[in-house]
Amino acid sequence: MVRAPCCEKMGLKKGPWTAEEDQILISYIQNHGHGNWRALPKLAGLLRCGKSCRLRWTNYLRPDIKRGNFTREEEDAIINLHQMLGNRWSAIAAKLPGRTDNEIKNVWHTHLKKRLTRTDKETGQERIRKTQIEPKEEMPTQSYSSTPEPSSSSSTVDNSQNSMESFSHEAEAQGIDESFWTEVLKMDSNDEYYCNSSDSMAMEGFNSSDFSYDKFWLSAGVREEDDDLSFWLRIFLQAEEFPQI
DNA sequence: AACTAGTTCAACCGCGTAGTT
DNA sequence: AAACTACGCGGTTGAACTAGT
Repeated sequence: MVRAPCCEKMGLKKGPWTAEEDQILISYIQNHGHGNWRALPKLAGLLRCGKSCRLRWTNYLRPDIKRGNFTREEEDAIINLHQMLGNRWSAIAAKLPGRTDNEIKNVWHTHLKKRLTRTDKETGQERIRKTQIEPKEEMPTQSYSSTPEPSSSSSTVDNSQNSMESFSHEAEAQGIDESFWTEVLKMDSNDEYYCNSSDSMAMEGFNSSDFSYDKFWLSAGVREEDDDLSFWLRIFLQAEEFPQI
């Protein structure tokens, strides 16, 4: 398949965006929307390629982006989601309103991976000590991670990992196997449908103007009092009931 | 104060894929 | 069915910043 060159090179600017460029992009999208990213820079009068505009908008300028440090809850959520979904940053971002895939990817590589490695070392020692004291047969843990990073996904033993381990057993007990993931991943690819389509919002009793993630989660049966474990289990169970589109 | 090493994060690149002609 | 276009995603890069010596 022949691929169109991304930036038509000649005359197109690269590198950091200036405040003026940001302003042009924002006001253009506010007035006209972004129907066609490729045509947008020309129409808006920007010397950038469409890809660059889209990236700038989705990662930085979008009004619904939450700036600032990640909370501990967000970080834990990322860790849990990463264990379930691997490096599918956009899928992870879809579960964290206001955060972009790029941002999450950066946080993962700069903070969370290190944090996991640290706790891994600590708890690894702990585990060795434990098995020496009580050499009982260990329950085999079923790994659902699709991540190609065995170091972070297979050996982490912090709290979230413990949650995930027991969660795996519960999931197993519920009769959830690999085929479940096929469904979850299918669902993920429909995230846009759930989150962006005004038609579907209307169908579900939402309209896009008053859409909120709280309502969305609520409609999915997620409760505020859920702890990590029951939260994910609920998501699992609800996923099976989601309509296939 | 000057230099170096390490860290962070915005932006780029290339690929896969869905949609269109 | 094949060719093409456009978009979105994940991996990577490099400039800016910070901390340590």
